[in-house]
Amino acid sequence: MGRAPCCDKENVKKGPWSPEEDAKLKAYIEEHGTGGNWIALPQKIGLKRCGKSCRLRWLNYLRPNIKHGGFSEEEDNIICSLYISIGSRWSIIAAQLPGRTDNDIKNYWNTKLKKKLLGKRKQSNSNRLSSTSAEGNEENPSSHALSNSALERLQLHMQLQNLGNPLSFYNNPALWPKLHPFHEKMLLQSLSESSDPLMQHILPIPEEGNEQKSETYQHVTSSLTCQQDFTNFDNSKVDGSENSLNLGTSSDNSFPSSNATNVMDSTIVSKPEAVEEPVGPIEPVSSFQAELEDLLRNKTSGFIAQEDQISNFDCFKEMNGTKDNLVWWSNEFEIRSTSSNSWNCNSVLQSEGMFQDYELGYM
DNA sequence: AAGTAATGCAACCGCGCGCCA
DNA sequence: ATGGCGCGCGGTTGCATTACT
Repeated sequence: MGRAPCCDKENVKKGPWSPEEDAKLKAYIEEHGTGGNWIALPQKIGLKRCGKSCRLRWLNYLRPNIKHGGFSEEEDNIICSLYISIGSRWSIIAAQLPGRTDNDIKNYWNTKLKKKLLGKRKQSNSNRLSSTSAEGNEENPSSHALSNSALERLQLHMQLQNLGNPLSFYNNPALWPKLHPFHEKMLLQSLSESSDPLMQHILPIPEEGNEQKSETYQHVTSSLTCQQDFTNFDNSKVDGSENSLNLGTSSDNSFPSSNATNVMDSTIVSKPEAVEEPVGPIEPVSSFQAELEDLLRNKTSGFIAQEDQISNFDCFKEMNGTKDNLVWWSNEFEIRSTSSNSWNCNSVLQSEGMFQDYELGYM
């Protein structure tokens, strides 16, 4: 049984593309588009390639305005921040870096950026981390549930914080990387979807009716509720289908496909419709989580942003960045508001409310 | 100069999702 | 409601290049 192959593997060429093949594919797509069918496309052109291979070649190499290599510090910062917040969702990250492909970013992260950030940590924190992780693996079965990506992000947090206690990062919103409201929504989405207990309870969830909600909680939730009631948007969504949140792809930037996914539309409009009953705050499912929640609530009430701590965010230090980088999100967002390059007009319009909340909360 | 290891990158693979008949 | 199909994604592989011994 099993899935039928997408093409005739026997009669399909593999490996590097020749200039002739590139020229054929590029010329055809530029003139006719894909016709909405990658599988049929190679036959039309007379290429002995799999449709998926054609698609990949076009998206990652042939389409206009592709940039290769030479990642700037600003791009490093974006990749770093987004990876921390949403993990290895390269297409989403790529969507925020015009001209970059998910594949390119993925390679860049795996080969350079990760080593750049984590390598240093391994030197300075190896003792602490190895001891804690080793203990965790042996004594705490739940630690096995932490994906490599989650662990990596956790390590990154610690590296960026230069702190031994990973929870301390989450305790202090001042230390959190500044995120575009959309990315924060993604973060919340990730947390609610994640099976990792730690990830599910990173955000401080205030008690019902408690006016002293943490700034971060207010900030994030206000972003979520400004368009739709996102309190509808959690447990019933946690169905293991991580990709059900279709946020568009790197190909949306310039690809002339008619069915390019609208980044915000699919998030805000389509998904909540599937949920009918409002669902309350996530309940703590373990003493650890309750303890963490309590800790977060206490520590974050009366919280005052501390610029010094922000400036100590080693992610930006290490990249020779400045606090100016932290403002990037807002600036970039405004820039994007004037172009539909990777955020289409509808997305921007729908996001404006969130951005206002973002500014009120953080700027 | 030759052999080997490390690195970078393009391409492939398999899976999940959404669309549509 | 359901099954087939194509698309898009993230992970992995393989090869070429570079660095090192």
